Amino acid sequence: MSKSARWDSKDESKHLPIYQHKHNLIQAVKNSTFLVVTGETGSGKTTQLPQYLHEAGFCKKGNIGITQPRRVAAITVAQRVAQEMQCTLGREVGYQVRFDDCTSQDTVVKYMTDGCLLREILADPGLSQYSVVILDEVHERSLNTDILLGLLKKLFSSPAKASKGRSRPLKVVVMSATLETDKLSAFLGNCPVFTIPGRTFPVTCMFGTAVGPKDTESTGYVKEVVKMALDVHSSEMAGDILVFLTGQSEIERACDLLFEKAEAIDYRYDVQDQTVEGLLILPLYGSMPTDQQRQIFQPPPPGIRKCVVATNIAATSLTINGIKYIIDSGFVKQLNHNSRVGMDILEVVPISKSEAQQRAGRAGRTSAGKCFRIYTKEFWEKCMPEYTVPEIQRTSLTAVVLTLKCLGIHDVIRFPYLDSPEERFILEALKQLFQFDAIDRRGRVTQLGELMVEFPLHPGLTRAVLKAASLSCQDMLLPVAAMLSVENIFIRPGHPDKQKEADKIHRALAAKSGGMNDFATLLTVFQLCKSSDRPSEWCRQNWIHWRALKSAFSVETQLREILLRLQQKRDFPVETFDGNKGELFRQCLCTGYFTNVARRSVGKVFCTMDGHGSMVQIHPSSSLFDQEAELNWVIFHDVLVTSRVYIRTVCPIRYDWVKDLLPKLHEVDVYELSSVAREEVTDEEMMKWETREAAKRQPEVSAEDVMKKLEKRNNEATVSDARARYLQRKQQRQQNKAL
DNA sequence: GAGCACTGC
Repeated sequence: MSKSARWDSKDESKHLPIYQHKHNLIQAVKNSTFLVVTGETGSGKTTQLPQYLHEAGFCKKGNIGITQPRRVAAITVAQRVAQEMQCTLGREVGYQVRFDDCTSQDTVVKYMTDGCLLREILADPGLSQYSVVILDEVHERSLNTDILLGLLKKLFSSPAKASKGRSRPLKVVVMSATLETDKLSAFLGNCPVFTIPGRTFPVTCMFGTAVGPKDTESTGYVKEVVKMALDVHSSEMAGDILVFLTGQSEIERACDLLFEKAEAIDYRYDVQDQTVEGLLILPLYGSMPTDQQRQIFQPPPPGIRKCVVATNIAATSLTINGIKYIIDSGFVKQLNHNSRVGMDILEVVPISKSEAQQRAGRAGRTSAGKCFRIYTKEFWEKCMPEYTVPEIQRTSLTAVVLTLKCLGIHDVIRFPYLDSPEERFILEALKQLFQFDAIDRRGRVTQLGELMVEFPLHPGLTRAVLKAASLSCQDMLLPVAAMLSVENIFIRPGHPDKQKEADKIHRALAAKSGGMNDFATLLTVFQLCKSSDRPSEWCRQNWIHWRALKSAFSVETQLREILLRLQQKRDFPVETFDGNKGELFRQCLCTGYFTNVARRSVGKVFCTMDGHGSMVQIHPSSSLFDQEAELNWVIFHDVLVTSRVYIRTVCPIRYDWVKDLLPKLHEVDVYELSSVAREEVTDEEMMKWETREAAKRQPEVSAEDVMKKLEKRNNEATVSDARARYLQRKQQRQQNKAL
């Protein structure tokens, strides 16, 4: 890099809005333990503040750590700052994300993902190597950032811990867009708030007429969005369009419609001397091939207007330059955990007002823009919440609770959450951890739990991996665990002919592994691809996502390394297996999935044994779909609620294998666990409880009892709401089609 | 008889 180029980037940073506040900012950090910094995008806070603190000498006795919710952000910001500080990336300025550690002994300014810092805390709860920790993008309320906030707050509630092993107290800076800053400040002991003006252009927002308060489940918005895009194209000045929809199929349908309609337009509109001739239509969603995604960022040919039709991926993860017009459907697809039925349900819901503003803001990055909302003002007022429900309140907390417990936080209910999750979410997590033997009856982490927390996996999957390792058959389970923790690897194309072809090939792959076990199919795919000479070509031929499989390979390697490290410790469990060797794989799976057992009830319907007694069916993508014979007991990886309640990734088991485990699902008294969580039980009370528990187990709850109890129940009522909404949407879609 | 948004360790 030339000297002048260096000088330019340094000089440029002086024009950022944050520059004139440099001195005051440094003072503010010096003067208080916690500081909230707010500023809209473009203020320069993410790149400049760490540099100011570095200049002010904060790195002399510790490092500066900055967290980001996303990998790409951590990497690109670190690159930019290394450039501005005129050093090689990985020396003074570095970054650390999963699978990619670009730091060294010299690193003093470290960008990382929030998940990485959480892992570091597990090894060093006092964060002794840091002098300043900066949490960035806190307004996004990612699960890990929320946990970090609570942990840092708690660290200072016992000053001894906070100053342990350090000569100078830790400073914490929390950076957020200008939302809810009062709440953040109050949470952190009424700490000072520092506001930096942003540098964005005004965006004019307009409401539409298509979606009103009664249309919260409507999908008529696809047609409306298309109409709006064409309106913009024919009547607005030059500038690209970004459309927000909820998913792949919707996007493809919208693009098809746009193609049809756009062809009918007589190009040559003169809009204030700007000739708009054509429209370039580009879909954008996460599972799209990366090279296809790249096209989105190329500027359109002269005289052509670009119209990107995207999922929420374009709201935060990707920034497209040149966007001047936003068309907002007002909906998003969101995964919500339902603790009442113990399932995750993916559903289409209205976005929050803050999310709508975020979407609109995407039009004002380079010049003034316009945002067309297809919903009415009334919909905005009545149907859209102020803020998006934070992830911590709509996700399964099993892994998080185990992490907290391993950090010595036993009272997970009264942990300082910025927004507390519902108590039943926490109770459900405690119950599951108890069932996996990760915690004991008093809520203390067991030896097994200490091992489990090391794995970046769902605890059940970890449990199965550890069981396999103790029986020396980890080679079967590690690939499966990896395959289940990456995105879906099977491609199912939209065209009916190709769909048939893909299905046929996938069935053949299942047959190669015995044809009766979806977990085994995953193992087979993993092995076949890995041993192939040209793995990417193999994937293309077999309708497998190469990108997904590649990440499964790296996950498997990482899991293997973690396991090896743990096995070198002394107390790693070793067991012997005296059953049928051919059943070893499935029995290991049962150890992790006995919470996901279902028994055939009537015909195709199975009944879950998890205490909810949900009625489920095997998903048609499973190799067990339509297999009638000898299939009375199954375990499954997950549940999908659409037209029916489906279980996916299924494996037949023998009742004998789970017979002794099933009662464990029902002997836990969650309310007792909750008192344990609160640490309100004295030893005396505990004794009483243990006796009572012992009495309860006498006569022991048998698996048969559990079955009888569950046979009587029917969950139709509990999942019917989600299902009814789905059917309603489907009906509406068909009506729209007919029109 | 099939409807998976987006992150992260």
